[in-house]
Amino acid sequence: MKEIELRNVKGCTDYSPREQYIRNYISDTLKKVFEKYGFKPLQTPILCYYDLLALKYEEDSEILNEVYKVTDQADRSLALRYDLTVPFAKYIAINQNTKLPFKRYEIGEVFRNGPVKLGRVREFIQCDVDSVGIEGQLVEAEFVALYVEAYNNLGIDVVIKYNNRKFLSGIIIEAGISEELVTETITVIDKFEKLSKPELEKEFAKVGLNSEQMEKLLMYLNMDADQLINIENKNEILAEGIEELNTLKGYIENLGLLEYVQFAPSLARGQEYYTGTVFEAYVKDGSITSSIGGGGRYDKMITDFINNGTTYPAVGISFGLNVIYEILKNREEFTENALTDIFIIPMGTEIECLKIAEIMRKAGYKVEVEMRNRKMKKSLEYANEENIPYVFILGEDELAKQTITVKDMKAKAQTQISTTNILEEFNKVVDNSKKI
RNA sequence: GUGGAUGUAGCGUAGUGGUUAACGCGCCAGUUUGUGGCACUGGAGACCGUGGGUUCAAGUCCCAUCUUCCACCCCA
Repeated sequence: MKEIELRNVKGCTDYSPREQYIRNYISDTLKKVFEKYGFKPLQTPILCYYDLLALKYEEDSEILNEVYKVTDQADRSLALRYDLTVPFAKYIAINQNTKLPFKRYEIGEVFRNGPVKLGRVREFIQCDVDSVGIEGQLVEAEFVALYVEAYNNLGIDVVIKYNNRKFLSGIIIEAGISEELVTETITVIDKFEKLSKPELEKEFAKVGLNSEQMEKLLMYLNMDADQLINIENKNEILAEGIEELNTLKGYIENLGLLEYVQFAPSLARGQEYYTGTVFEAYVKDGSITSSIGGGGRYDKMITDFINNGTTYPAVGISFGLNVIYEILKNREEFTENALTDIFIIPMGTEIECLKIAEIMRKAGYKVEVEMRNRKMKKSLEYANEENIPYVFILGEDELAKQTITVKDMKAKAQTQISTTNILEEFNKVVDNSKKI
């Protein structure tokens, strides 16, 4: 065999059992919430035609530079998907008989050949929930409820910041900024919270705004929700945006979720395709500054993608699995928990132990059996290290008496229980140790 | 992509031109043979990222290359 250096491709990671356990916990928790809200699982291929991914973007756009291109044996030009939204749109396009509204979720790997840094890798998991076919703010309100419940189930206190792209476009026009500069201006507005005022003005100047325009814009950005309603002589798009913001706020209030949300007039999100409400979720205590989830309404993207005359209004949000992992990983419940419930040590009684293991497994316990005939000391050390709470020991003595020794590792206590009704007896032991 | 830093046992580090490269954690074995966390004793493990160069002598200096990390850009 040729000698090669053993390492992972840049930006790709191995996840150890402990790490993957937590990651699975996160995606399992999310899945349950998604399904509770009526979203159905949809699975799409990772490998797809390059042209499909390129369809949505211009030839030399940044995102296309980050697409991994591959070829098959017939030299077809393929690519690894870089998000879950395009495959979703493709699915709708192929299955045009899909009944609307259509609600799906997908948790899967995507790939981006971009810079690697803390919290940014090249192979990562996206958790997307999308609803297509519904206009108005009801979907948005339900997504807020979903966000709150999902993060709540993960034990994370969250604040959902929201804004509206029509509102943003509206105030930009109101400030007298020309139409062509809207997108670029929004990109700068997105940095509002991060930059100081002089830095911000420098960025605005770069886009081409004069000081009068800047001032007007900043005035709007510093308003709160109540002040906005009272703006007079607003242009059509601004009026629409404010109307939507108000409707959404009303729904959120009615649902009793007002304490979880916060209107953020400078929130824009990077993606160009958002057309209405946008969301971003943050940890309440601010211990993590980057967002832990985000999304919004994109009424045009699928419509333009399919281009068959039907409109496909859509809202989607996603959860940052990686950053959620960073929040959870140091919690005691994950560092101290046992991946195995019972460890069985045979003393020349391997087959009998396997039988007992099967009984315990059928009852739902996670059971491991020592199979390398290691010394008792070694076996116990292993169980101790793995935080396995109970160890069974089966030797000739026990076998003769039709019993098994049960060791409570935490309490450092052991008893012998009968093997004829082992489940019942073991449950008694567990109950007893709980009392203490 | 541009700029800056980095690389020494599994991990974290020491070692700024001179014997056999050091320490902590981890690992393995043992402290009387069916009983864990502690302690003690012993042991294995490094072509010092890779390739070239300078020198009597290189982990140490020089060059190249790769890796990883940080900033800018962009984003999940």
